[in-house]
Amino acid sequence: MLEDRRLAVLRAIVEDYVSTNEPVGSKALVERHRLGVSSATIRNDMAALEDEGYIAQPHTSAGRIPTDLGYRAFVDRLSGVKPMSSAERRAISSFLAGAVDLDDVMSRSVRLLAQITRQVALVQYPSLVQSAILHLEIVRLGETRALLVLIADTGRVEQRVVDLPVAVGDDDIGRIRSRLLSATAGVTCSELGPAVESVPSEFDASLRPSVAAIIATLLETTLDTEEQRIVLGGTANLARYRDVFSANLEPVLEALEEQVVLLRLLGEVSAATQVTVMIGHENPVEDLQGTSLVGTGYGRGESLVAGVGVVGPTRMDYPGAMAAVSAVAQYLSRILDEN
Amino acid sequence: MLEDRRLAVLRAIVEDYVSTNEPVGSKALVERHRLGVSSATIRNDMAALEDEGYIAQPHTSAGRIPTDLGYRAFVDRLSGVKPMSSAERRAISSFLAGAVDLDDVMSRSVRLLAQITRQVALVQYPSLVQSAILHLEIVRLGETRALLVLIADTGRVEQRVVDLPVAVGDDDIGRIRSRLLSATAGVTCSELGPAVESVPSEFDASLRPSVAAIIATLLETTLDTEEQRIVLGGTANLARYRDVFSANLEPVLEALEEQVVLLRLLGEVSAATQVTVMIGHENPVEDLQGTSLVGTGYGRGESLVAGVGVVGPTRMDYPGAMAAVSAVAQYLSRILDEN
DNA sequence: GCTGGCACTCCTCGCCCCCGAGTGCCAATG
DNA sequence: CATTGGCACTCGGGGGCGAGGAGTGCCAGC
Repeated sequence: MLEDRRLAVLRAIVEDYVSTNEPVGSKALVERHRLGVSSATIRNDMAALEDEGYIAQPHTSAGRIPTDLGYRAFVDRLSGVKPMSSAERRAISSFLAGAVDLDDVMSRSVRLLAQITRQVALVQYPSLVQSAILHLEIVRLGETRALLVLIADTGRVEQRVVDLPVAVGDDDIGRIRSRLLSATAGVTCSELGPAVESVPSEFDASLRPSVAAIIATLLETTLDTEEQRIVLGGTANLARYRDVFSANLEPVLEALEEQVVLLRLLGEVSAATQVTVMIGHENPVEDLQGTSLVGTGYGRGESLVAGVGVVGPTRMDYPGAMAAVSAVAQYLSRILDEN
Repeated sequence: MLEDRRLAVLRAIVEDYVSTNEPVGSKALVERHRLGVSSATIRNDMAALEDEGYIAQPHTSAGRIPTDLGYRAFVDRLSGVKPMSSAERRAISSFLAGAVDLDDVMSRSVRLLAQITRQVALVQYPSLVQSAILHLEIVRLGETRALLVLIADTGRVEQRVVDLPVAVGDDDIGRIRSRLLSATAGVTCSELGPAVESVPSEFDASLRPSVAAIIATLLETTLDTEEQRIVLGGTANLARYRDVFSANLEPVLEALEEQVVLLRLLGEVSAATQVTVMIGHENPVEDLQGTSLVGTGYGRGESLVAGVGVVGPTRMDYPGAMAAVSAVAQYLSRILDEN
């Protein structure tokens, strides 16, 4: 009973603080929530919660604000995922359905998520490593240059310029193309190496270096450290929390411009189908330890191919963000399934 | 002589204000620049400059700051383009040379430009309308779905999913593909319509709707309002000018997230090879009228295919920004020429 | 264990006043 | 007539001060 009430108090503090952005005091708490006890009792509970590290005072004689640990407890034990209204779900669905290609799906998703959550949104392109090759194209750009275009079954299209060691004619390019096509069609990118290994040896010695160069580029394109792409949107929303980031919006914006950083972020949360939350200092990126990350993985059926999430101040509407992230991830998964 | 000195004073005010971000007074001016006259004289000149609208005082008993008109005069009449050091040019060149494809060129350029100017950088993809088709690919995704991939001679690769009205077999797709390929190879996108007009009629009645659907998508992809893409970078740099944008960083960030807005911006400056500057209120986008835009067009030889530029506070190092924008545009043009 | 009461803390806000940078004007000068 | 030194004036910024008030911790009583 006592424990229950303490948790209820913590929840109330988190909710009030998130909505008002002001330290919440015992009196206001008693007024806004039907806790059934006096403010003095709440004060005792608050003192206990503070001892346990869930809340803190910015200064004596101010109300309490949740600590990272407090938010953590709130997320883990107090908040269900707020279900989205069916109208919202329909809006998401119809907005994403209008997309004309994968790029469009990604950019629509990120805009949508940013708009719903009013936070910064991240959406990762489906990983090539997890995809199979649907088609390969080699287009001759000149005597010694060709453009390699790779189309994955997730709808992803990657291009790469290949510098050929010797001049290669149009018909030779055609032969290389159809041979590579047959060798790779349907092959998962991660297993590409063995699948094409023996291909150069099938060609004349004079063509072999060129074929090898093309294959090298192909493998490079599907290398897992290189191939990841993340789109970002809604950075304007950060500016609305100037108070939180006080003077230093800059490092946060800078961190968000680094692909590597974004990958690290989404890497942490995209391994599971359930929504994962990283709060404040739990965040692996130093410059973002004043922010929280709500994210999850998405993919076709059981295999997750990428992540999606939002970044915002620790003072965030977690249930809402979790619901939105989860919904968008579901729709992304569905779209991938349809292909 | 008198006129000359007044202009020198204006230049000094602009330079000092840009570097210190503080209203500049007559005394400081006399100390920092060898103007050869007393502060009282400068005061007279300043009063005249103020009458003419080139400078203003934030409040009585403060120094002067340049107005938009003042910056305009500075840019038009007082500042040459600051030449970049050869080390800088080499840095740019080597940084861009490492790019593996057009996407990479674009993202490297925007990062580079943002870094050099310490402003927000914009780089537009080469316009499809101005490009010729190098290759077309149609990949079957399912009974009634195909992926259309368009490769332009600028290195641009665009993809689009086509929903086919009826099921089409693999070999039919192949036939459509090779016919479209021959009809479009080398054709400029803007002239695509006439080039493919008669193609559907060459096919059986059963295939005709599908061919028409593919062609419709192709034309849609190259529609000039749809096909433009702009990449943005260095938004973190905006946060460093919090003082300028005082409370309202948000609308600026929001405006910069809108493709349409960015297109309008670059559209204004990308029509010429020389660098164009739009200062403050000259800016066509309302939310950006507190900012300046420095931009130019780039392209192959004489035909400009896209724009590049930076956005920053009106209090900006114009000579430096102009030099950087111009240099990056030149390198982009050169890279396009090489293809 | 809960409650009302109470003393205490300390932040916030408004107020005032001083300081000084910077100005405009004026009379003198070459 | 442009330039200059001198001078009075303006006004924003910052520091100090004090009242107000929200919120706390503690205690004694139930």
